[in-house]
Amino acid sequence: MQNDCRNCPFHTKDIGTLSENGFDQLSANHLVLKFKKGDTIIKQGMYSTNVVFLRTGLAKIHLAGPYHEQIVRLVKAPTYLGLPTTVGDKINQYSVTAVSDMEVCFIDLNIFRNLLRENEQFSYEIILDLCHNELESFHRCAQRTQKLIRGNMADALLELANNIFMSDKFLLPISQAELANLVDTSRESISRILTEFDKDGIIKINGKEIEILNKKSLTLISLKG
Amino acid sequence: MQNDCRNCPFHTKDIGTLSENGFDQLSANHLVLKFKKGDTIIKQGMYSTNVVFLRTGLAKIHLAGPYHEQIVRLVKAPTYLGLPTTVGDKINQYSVTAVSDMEVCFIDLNIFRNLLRENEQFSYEIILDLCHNELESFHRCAQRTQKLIRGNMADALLELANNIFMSDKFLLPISQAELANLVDTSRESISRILTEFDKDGIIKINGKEIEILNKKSLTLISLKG
DNA sequence: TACACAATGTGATTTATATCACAAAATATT
DNA sequence: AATATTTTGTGATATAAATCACATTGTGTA
Repeated sequence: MQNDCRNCPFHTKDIGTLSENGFDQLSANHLVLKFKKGDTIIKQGMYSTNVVFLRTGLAKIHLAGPYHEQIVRLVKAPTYLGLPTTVGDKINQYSVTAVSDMEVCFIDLNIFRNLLRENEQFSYEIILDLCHNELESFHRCAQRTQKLIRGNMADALLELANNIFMSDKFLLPISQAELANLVDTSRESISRILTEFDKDGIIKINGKEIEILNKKSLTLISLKG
Repeated sequence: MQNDCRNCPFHTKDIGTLSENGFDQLSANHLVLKFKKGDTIIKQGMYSTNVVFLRTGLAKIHLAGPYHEQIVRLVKAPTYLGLPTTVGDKINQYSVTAVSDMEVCFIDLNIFRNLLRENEQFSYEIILDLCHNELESFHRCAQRTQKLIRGNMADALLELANNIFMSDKFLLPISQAELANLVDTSRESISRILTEFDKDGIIKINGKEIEILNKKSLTLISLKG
């Protein structure tokens, strides 16, 4: 047994609903692996029979668009990485790449299905989580397509500060080129807007470090473009 | 008992996995309602404790964006309409409006939860469905933002022909203004592109009727812009 | 049938942002 | 440390598509 999942400090709350037997199954049938920044965790187009769970670290979910790779979102631990891609198809429909060093659990899909089958509350929590994701997708869709780039850029910075790093000062975890594929714009526009925000005193840039000085302004830009 | 759900011809396959008891619960605790084209089935911001299932007809899922209503997708029966919006929050996070006359089942949320709790296979089918939706959102996100409007327009027409009406000849179910909010463009661009497609012999327009004459061209436009 | 209102077609103009081009910094590699 | 490679900053230019403006057609209704 690799680890006893009962004692794992990297839970999402759904795990807490497992039965004793469920915990035993999970403990006996998962693999904890370390990845380095830049490593591929899940590769679009590859066959996979594991549900992937991110214990620690930061990852990007991305997939091939018609012209370039599209980053769908950045996600931080603890979270599932490969639920839809594994549970639905066996062929991964998207890629997941490590944005920081990280630890990941691989859980055999059959075991995971068993857990779902034998643990109603667990199953329900997963449903809640998936519903939540779908709602988020809807909102993102409406926001991204209607806003100007400045607005989407403001969103991205606020998301990083509020939901990823929980701090108004952070190191940009991805390059401007990647940021462009997340915000749906060009690399050049990202650069220009960052300098502009800096000049306007909304943020302070110091190499890769970004500090949000005026969150109100940024929020306003997010709302009004 | 309104209907015996065992005999309902408008199932999705998940329903087939219910136990006898599950069928009895569902049969006793749902309401079948008729709606007319244009009626609101689910209203963003309203409180709701029902899971909504579309038996017959066509609906649009939409929500408020920063500048205008965003249509996220058109859906046709049979399908759930209000899973994420009800199961997650009690406040609806999006609206659903009838695009054709339709019949809808309202299922009490507590009953639905019971069904999930007591029917593992049913629960698993729902999870599969939600995973599938998430994957679709990812792909849509990559496609919509990277393609030119002609490409997105081609997609919309192909979607209507292949997945909604199952025919290359159909009546546009929504106005050009609504189409614009689905394809992420302006009403005028929709009009221009439709005429252009018609002039190029790719489609034939006859009032609200559209016939796809050259699906290959349309597919090519969808891929290459 | 007539009237009002909504939906559509189409030209002219404006605009946000992509693209191109290249210099400057930063980072990695030998 | 020196060189190569990637990343970033910024001006000039091009362009897809929005917006504006208005005519036309379609649809519902009094």
